[in-house]
Amino acid sequence: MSGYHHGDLPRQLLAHAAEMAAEADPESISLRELARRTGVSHSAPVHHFGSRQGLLTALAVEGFAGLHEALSARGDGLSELGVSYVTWALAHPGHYAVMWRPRLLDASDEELDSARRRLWAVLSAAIVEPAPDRGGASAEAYAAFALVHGLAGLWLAGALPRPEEPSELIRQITRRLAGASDRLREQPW
Amino acid sequence: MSGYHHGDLPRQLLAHAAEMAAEADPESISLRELARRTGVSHSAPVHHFGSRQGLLTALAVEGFAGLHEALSARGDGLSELGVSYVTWALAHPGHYAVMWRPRLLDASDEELDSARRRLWAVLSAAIVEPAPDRGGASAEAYAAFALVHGLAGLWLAGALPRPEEPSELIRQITRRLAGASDRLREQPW
DNA sequence: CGCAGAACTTAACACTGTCTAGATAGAGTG
DNA sequence: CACTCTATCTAGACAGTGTTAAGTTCTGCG
Repeated sequence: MSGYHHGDLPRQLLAHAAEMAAEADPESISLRELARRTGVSHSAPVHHFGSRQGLLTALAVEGFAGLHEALSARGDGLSELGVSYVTWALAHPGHYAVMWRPRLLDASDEELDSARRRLWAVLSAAIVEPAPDRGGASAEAYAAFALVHGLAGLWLAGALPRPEEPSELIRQITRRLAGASDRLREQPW
Repeated sequence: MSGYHHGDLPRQLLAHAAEMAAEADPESISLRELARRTGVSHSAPVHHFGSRQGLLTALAVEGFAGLHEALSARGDGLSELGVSYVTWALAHPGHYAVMWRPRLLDASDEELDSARRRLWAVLSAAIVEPAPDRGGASAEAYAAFALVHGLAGLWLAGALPRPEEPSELIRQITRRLAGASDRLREQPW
């Protein structure tokens, strides 16, 4: 307990950063406040992450990996995938708030790129597969992604009231869009 | 041209603020940089808007009014309303980026409240009307709003590639969701 | 043991938002 | 026309921020 060589400072910093982003916006993450919460000097965070942007990028990488893990487990239809997506976002507001805002992130970061790619693979496979007709596939993909992202964003921003147990509502919402596609697969719901 | 009594400083400040928010994020709006661009002292903006939050709130009010005007003109079906919604958002990125983020705004501002209410009235009328069956109405409303907001947000954030003329793609996307509702009204598309 | 390098601290810089006090100009009143 | 009143804007100061540079402390490896 010497002050130097903390052990796993990066992980602790990321955890506190996620907390701070969850409390308000990701822009409210202050490196100095973060250092204060973690009990280190104000420049310890920049030593590990290079800059504020680096910290946010690391947060996004963690987020992409977590969401990828949450989604790749389940494979029961597009609408259920949407439910899992939104549920994860609501459970990890600090991470999610940063993931789809590339202007906040370091575009040259390779970890970010590959983590995002891995998530993309799961999403696009689930979206394109049940709607294999060409032409409509792109619009279908945009619509599905926009729906879940918009729902998560509105709730996380506090722009819409959210029930304390939203999963059933999420299911109804995603089925509005995915119903047609899921039915194409002759999969009963 | 004396420096004092500029004339319509508030309007100019809002215009430049919208520019700055459009260039990056609304969080990148700096009152001092804004003052520099407008050619006034660093505390002129706070005199007019009270604080940074007040400036963003005024920007949101302007945005709600503009979007309200853009939407209340047209009444040809839910999917076309969605097209107009997203088109307006893409044309006014600085305003839109601030409108649905109440944490950035002054919740006690009455102008904000009424401007938002006016837009809500137009939106909910258009969404609820074509889907009058109870129970599904709420999910339908969430889905429609989430779809257009998510689409606008993803494009504005730069998270998804956007064609230079996106209106036809927007139309295809909104029809994915609104098709069923519009068809309920026996309205051909 | 000793030393190379990683982990962390301290100090400084320019920048930010906000507060206070002061200067200026235009409008309304006598 | 003179005079005050008030809104508009400026100037200065303060604490807080991200970043950079230099210094300190520890760990592990030869």
